Amino acid sequence: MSVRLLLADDEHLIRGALAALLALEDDLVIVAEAASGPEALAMARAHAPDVAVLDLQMPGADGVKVATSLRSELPGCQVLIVTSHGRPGHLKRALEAGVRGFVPKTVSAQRLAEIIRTVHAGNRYVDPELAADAISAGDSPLTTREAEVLELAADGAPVAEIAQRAALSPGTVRNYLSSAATKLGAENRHAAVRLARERGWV
Amino acid sequence: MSVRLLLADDEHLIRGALAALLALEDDLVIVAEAASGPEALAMARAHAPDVAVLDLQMPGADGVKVATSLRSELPGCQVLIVTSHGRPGHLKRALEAGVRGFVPKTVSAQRLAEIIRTVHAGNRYVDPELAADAISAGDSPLTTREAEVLELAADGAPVAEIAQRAALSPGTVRNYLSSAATKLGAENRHAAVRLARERGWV
DNA sequence: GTTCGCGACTGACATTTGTCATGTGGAGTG
DNA sequence: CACTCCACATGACAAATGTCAGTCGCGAAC
Repeated sequence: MSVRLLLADDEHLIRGALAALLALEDDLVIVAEAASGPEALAMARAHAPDVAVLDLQMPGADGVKVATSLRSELPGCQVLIVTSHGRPGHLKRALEAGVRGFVPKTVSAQRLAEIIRTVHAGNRYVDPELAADAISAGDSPLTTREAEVLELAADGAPVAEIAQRAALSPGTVRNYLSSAATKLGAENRHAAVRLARERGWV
Repeated sequence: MSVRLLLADDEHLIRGALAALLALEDDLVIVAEAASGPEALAMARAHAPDVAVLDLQMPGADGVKVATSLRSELPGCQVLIVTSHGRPGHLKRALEAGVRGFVPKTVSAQRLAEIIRTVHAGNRYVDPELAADAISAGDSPLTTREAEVLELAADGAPVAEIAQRAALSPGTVRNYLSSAATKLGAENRHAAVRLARERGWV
């Protein structure tokens, strides 16, 4: 009884290589491949795989978004997320989206195959190191608005512009920015943006 | 007569998968693998490969830095850079460092194998799309100091700190930042940093 | 060999920020 | 009901930042 897989990653080289390696395992069979979020969704609908192995960063819709859609459309399909940059916040979001596994690309193919089986069996698997990071990073201390404003500040826009886009008074924006920076222990809002990004809080 | 390869990528999964795929080609043989810049250098010294396939982003020293060192230490070893995010400026830097090939990870393994042979034969290969981007992005309009200061400003440090680290007066720093922002068409230095990053000018 | 353009560099000034004190009203909890 | 937390707002002051006008030295152009 083999496990039917969907493989999604925008990097052809990696997807192909991965497909080849996983195909070597007798009990794993790749039924579909995709290079973007929407494509992954379409492929999943068409082939109803047992396990979907998704890259976190893909054009169109990221792995977590795809996982959310899959959850409702194909409840029988388990999702395993693979990523290069393991930001703590992403792991949390992924878990909330019903993802069953979360691993960095630093694991070996052998190990990945085992994890696919684990996930297929209905168990969860989260990389221990990422889990430790996520726990030590904790939850985001930012309130909804703070995070919202911080996000608008992400591309270096001046306060006035942020205020307009958020339909807030400039003073309020400054306050949110200031309190967000304080909570994150950052010197200024730009450093705060960086930190929040690193921790996956934006 | 087979081509002896060094494979360097910090993502074990990808490196392993790639190794397996390239090993399928009769004329390619992987003599060494590395997971970081320094390790790649050490491996190259120990095994003197014909072609070094390097990931652009690696811990320790990036692909371009490794290529530079390799150039002088092992002139017979051709360098091929593989990358996920093809920023125009990186291509330029890579070429200046004597790299013979530059491809995105979106190519297929089959294609990569061909490119490895091309590079081994002494020819150059640059992905056409990346080349087009690099040409359309053009050269950096920033002067040496402007780029230098902009880089120091990258993590959101206040002007005073940048001034110290660059051994400049705060006023001068502000001017460089200001002129850099103007040249890049940015509202402020933070947006400028983002733009310069995107174009690979920092 | 003077003129011109340009990059390195500086200080002064106006604007944009970060910070703080303070206030209102609503939602949730004990 | 009192208490707390959050969203939202204002005004004022200090610090950081952006902008400008201008100096100096150097290599290229004429």
